[in-house]
Order: sequence, then structure tokens, then C-alpha cells
Amino acid sequence: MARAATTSDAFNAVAEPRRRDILNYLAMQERSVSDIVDAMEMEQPSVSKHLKVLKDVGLVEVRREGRQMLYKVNAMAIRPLHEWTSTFERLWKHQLLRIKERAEAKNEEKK
Amino acid sequence: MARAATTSDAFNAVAEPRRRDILNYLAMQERSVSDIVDAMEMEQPSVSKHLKVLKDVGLVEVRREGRQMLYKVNAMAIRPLHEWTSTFERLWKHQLLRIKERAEAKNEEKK
DNA sequence: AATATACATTCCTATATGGGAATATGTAAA
DNA sequence: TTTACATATTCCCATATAGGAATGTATATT
Repeated sequence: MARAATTSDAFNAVAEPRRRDILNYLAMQERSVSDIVDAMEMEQPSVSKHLKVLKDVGLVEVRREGRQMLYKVNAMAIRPLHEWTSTFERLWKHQLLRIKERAEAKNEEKK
Repeated sequence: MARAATTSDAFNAVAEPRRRDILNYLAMQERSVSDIVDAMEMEQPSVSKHLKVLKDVGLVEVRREGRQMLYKVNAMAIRPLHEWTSTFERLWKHQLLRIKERAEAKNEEKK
């Protein structure tokens, strides 16, 4: 079997750094494709293809305005990623605490 | 160009659902490969290969104990994902607020 | 030393890219 | 109705899987 499709879920879709760049850019406000092309410095077909992937997994929404297509983020679709990573938050906080404790113990030694 | 390697970063590594399953399992405690094989109901070579990807991006750490290799999560490596998703938190909270407001307005109508 | 156990690695293959180039589609302007 | 503009789609190809099968390697047991 090959790798799962980029359109299979949000996890696969955001694995591509350019798509995260696009989402970051759209986080500020709704934008046209050509705005994105200019900002990202990518070829227009590439941008359109990335936008298609993002749309397929529900990470962006589109509406037409004249000749332009205006894209915006659908933040709700990012929530599952946030929630999955949150389940590990307790672990890394604990890890950070231990690092801090060690640093303090080392400091105590010096005295 | 093809898709970026699964070992290029944590985003690509966790795109694969089986690897997230493994991380979820390891979140509870350090485990041997055969423990993982049993729990995940996957073939041992598959598990070993997924573990290699996770290790390459720093998502897990290993130590040997006799014949066994004990793997554990390195939660710190998940933080970048958490932080990236957090930048959209404001947006979905705003979205949820609007949904709530609409529901209340609709309720008001009924009266 | 021989054998068993626990993992890792290699080889194979179907599949899904992402980018570049070219082209198609849809809408507005002249 | 041409023409221009904005975006989407198609074709091509090098590349990287993920899983299955087979094999290699390290450590412990007998």
C-alpha cells in the first residue's frame, strides 16, 4: 500500500509545509488566489492544487466574487489536530518540570 | 517532486494514523516492540518500520533491555504541532461563539 | 555451541504525490 | 463577440511510501 492520500484527512493535508503556509496566510483574512500566489511566491497552478486539497478536507472554504475566488480558513477543521496534540501536553509539561528541577539541583551544587 | 519524506518532520510522521495509534499507546507508558505489536494488531516488521520513522523525527526514544527494545514518547517533539494548531484557536472559538449567538437568536424568535 | 527469542532490515510493488508546462474554463471588459 | 483576466485542470515524471514476505542481527537460554 502507498501512503494515504493527502485528502484523506486534515493530518495528511497539513503535512505539506506549503499548505500550512497558505493556512497561516489565510488566518489573517479571506484572500483571493492571486493574493496567495503573490504572498507565497508560488506558481498559480501549484496554489490552486494545494487549495483543492485544503478544500477537500474542509480546511478552507471558497466563494466566488466576480472572476476571483475568495478563500478563507475553516478553523474548526484544525481542532482535531489541536485536540490530539493536547493529549500529550501533560507529558511535555512534566518533562519541562523535570528539566527545571535538574537545573535547580545543579545550581544548588555550585554553592 | 514527490511528497516530502515521512521522516522530514513531525507533521509528516504523524500524518500516518497507525503512527498516531502507536504514540497514543506509548503515551501511557514505555513499551516493548512486542507489546506494541500485540496491542496494535499489526505485523512486527510494520511496527518496527513505523517506530523507525517516529525515532528519526524524535517523537520516540529507545533503550535496550536484554533482548527487548523499550520505546517511549518524547512529548516535546509534539509541541510544534500543538503550537501551530494553537494559532487558529482564536478563530474557531470565534466561530463557535457566532454559532451560539445564532442559536440564541433563533430561540428568541420562537417566543 | 546450538537454539530460541526479540527486533531490524531488505526487497518488492501498487499507489499517490508535487511541481512544471500546457491547456481548459469561467467571468468581465472592450 | 472578441479579448483579457482569474483560476482550475490535465499530463508528465521523479520520488517516497506502507505493507507483505523473507532474511539479517543481537541477546539470552540450554
